[in-house]
Amino acid sequence: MRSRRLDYSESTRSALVDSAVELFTKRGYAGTSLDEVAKRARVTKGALYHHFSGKQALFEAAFDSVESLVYDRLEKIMTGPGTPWERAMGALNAFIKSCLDPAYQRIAIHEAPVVMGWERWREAEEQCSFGLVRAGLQSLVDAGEVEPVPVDITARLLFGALSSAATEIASAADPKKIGEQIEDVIVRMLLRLRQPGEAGERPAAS
Amino acid sequence: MRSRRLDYSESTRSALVDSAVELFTKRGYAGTSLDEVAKRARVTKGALYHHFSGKQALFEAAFDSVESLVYDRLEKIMTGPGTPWERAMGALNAFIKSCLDPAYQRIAIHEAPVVMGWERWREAEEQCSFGLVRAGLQSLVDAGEVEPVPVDITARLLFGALSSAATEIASAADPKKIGEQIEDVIVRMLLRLRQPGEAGERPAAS
DNA sequence: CGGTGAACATACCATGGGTATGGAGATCGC
DNA sequence: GCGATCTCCATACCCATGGTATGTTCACCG
Repeated sequence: MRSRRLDYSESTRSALVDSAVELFTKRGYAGTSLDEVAKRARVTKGALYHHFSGKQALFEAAFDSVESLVYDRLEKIMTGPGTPWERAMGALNAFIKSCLDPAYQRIAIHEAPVVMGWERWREAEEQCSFGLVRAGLQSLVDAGEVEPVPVDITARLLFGALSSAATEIASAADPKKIGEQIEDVIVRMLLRLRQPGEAGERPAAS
Repeated sequence: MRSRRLDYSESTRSALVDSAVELFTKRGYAGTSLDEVAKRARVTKGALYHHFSGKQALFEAAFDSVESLVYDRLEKIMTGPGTPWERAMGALNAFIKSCLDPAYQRIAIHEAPVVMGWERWREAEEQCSFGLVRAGLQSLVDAGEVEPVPVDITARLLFGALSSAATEIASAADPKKIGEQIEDVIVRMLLRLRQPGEAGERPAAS
């Protein structure tokens, strides 16, 4: 087999991260050995420890990898065209779709708080997908689209509900159908919070 | 007559479970060694493996232990006096209070899905606290207190939101205050679902 | 009262995270 | 153009820990 050492370091690193994402998704953090991760990336544990300080650091790299995918998608929608309401609905839909990705679900939602520790996970999420959920809710309140709920707490509850729903969706017999049902329930919940455009917005139904 | 030996055995087992609950809560599943659990219970690993088939089984015993405490509390409220709405509000309050228990939070809510596997966790929760949340919501719908939302999905979302809120509460500087705020947001959410007593109920504000 | 099995203790094994060391090739100073 | 140095990675090893295999005590039963 062609010596991996001739390739660039960066390629090795990303190969390790990709391998980690795959195995962590399939067998979980505890069930994945570093030798296995290295082997799948066609290197040895020595290379792994050259790029990462340990198993936890590797996990965090995998976390960043899957998280950034979702973040980019949501960020594009949130800064895109449309009213705050429309963008929020679009982002909601995109988030639920993202939750169908097993990697995002297992790594970012389920195992990350346990592996990284809740404190650190929260810190990371604050600037990732949760941050966007929260920002979206904030913009709805600012625009006068919904009643002035306590944004911090409501966002936390909403994110928790969505994360929980994620697993429900993914493990359902018909994920797409359940996903639509969940989206429907959430939207209806949000609609109850909606108030007639006091801020001059037209409450156009999306 | 009940053998004295059986008493000792049972006592040893519960000591192991108590020890496990304590250590799993403090250092998590991965960070707790079986030798440590055994040592704290003043036995050796041999005794542990006599009573439990392995680390996972021990964890599940710890899970049952903390879960049953919460279940008993909620179950008493749900089958107690008052209107469905009052009982639901009481149970909601009790659940949030239960989430302040670090053992319940870390073992039953956070680590259990990862350690036991989500499938098995869901199965267990179905007949525990989640089952009661769901039953409570169902009774509200049946009594015509709230609009006929899809109970299954809404319960899942609600439980997810509450579980997520649990950590938020416990790690807050002022858990009691945050807990009240969260309860307030949830109650207001539920109030929006409420409809005037079509089923002959008087919508008495609790 | 000898046998049997439950309730442990002790000694051991194997896996896997982490470390220490070595070496091949690129790069840089001169 | 050539040794020094550094990056990048391989190899060999350590050791903590989950799990197992076996030994030992003691209550109970026939």
